[in-house]
Amino acid sequence: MTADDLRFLEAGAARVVPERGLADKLSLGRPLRVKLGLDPTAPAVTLGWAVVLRKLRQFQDAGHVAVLIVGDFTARVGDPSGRSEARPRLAKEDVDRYAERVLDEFSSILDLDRAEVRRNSEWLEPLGIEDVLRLAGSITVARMLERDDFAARFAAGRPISLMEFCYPLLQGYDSVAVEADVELGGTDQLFNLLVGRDLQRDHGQDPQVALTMPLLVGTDGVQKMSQSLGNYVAVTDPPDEMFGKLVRIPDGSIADYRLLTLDFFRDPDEAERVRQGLASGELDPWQEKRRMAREVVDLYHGPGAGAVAEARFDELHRARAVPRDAPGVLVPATVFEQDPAGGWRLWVPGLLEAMGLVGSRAEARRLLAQGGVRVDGRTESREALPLEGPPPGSFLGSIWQVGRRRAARLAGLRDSG
RNA sequence: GGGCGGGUGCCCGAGUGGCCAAAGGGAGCGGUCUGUAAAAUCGCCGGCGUAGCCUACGGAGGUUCGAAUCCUCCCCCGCCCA
Repeated sequence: MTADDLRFLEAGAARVVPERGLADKLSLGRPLRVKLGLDPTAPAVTLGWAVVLRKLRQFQDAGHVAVLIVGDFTARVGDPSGRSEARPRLAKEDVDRYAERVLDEFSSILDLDRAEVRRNSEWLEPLGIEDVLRLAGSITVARMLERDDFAARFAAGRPISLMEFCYPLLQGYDSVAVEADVELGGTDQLFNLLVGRDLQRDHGQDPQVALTMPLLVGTDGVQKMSQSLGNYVAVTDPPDEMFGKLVRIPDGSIADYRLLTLDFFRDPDEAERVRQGLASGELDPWQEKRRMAREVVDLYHGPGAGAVAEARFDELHRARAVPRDAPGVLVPATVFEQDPAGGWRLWVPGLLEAMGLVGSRAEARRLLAQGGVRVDGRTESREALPLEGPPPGSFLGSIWQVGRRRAARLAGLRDSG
């Protein structure tokens, strides 16, 4: 029973530190407090984020306590990590709003009723400088520089602020404050999770077990999935979009996607079977990719949603059907113009811009010249189109497509102003 | 505090008075092909109603017919020394 529990809870994990730690914690025979920090500055929950949320859900299902930490204090201070650009500091209300939204999206994965949600301002705000310095005393600079991204940036001569050094400390102190038994995170969080162990030890607590999950690669198949890189799938993406994005990942990522979005909490062996099948050529990558996409859509939109999305996908992209249900847009009358003879013309770049299909009219003109614009399924390269009678005339209801993924329907005229 | 080197378009990076809307690469976008994968290949990649004009090389001034390039001040970053 405990052995099964352990295998279940460690399924898919990248690292468990210390290796035997989780088994020891489980043998305590009480519900464990499993900590997960959430980033209240991110507007959407991605499939990458979902990985660690699913893992937390597994702990919940096994009877343990999910402790979610809203990093409201840290978000307000502003974290200049990453690209060395100082992240905007957020006002209290903004953080609260974001956090609420994010938590709302979590509810499709976690059982929030059984979770403990805490804000770290609760214990970080009262800290005095003396406390902070004492915390800082627990870690050496050399130790900090062991962290991958610090080491890399230092070597590359890129700036690292002292405040960034404080982040792991504050995050680690969260573990002390909530007396975490286990902390979850992506592999990029390992260092921070380990700092938590050190601080807990300094505070006379039994150090938490750090359990990291592999990072889900983005839809580009190269970089980690992140919102700032735009290579993500959000758990709230509508079925068609979700299917389309998933089916666009490189073949080499199929098994990883299976494991981290579906299999580790359902049937951990399935991903491995697929990996081997693909490697040996027994399985067809295209079919496997579609199956994965279908299953993920089912997971987030209900059984059967995947099949519907798949059918629509085939219709639109294989049969090249015109997307009749593209969002309707009202356009200003100024995209139509009257020539001296009294005839009307449609000014295409203006229209495409008004419909939000292009970023600028100059872009529209380039795309027209390159054959990237279709009207009701036919490629159009003219910048002005004649029409019979007053606008919008026969263009009412016309479907405009730019490239393969952008489309809109001309729903009518809007009063300019 | 002192010395040195830097800040160029989404990113990296060339450019040291006009030929610079700014080389090259990456990312991105469009076409062909295809499985909205990979590979290949062609093209685009600041804005403006189609013309030249505007905006742009950390910021503000200045020199010049002309400045990403020269000068002054300021801001920012890195390295070394303290």
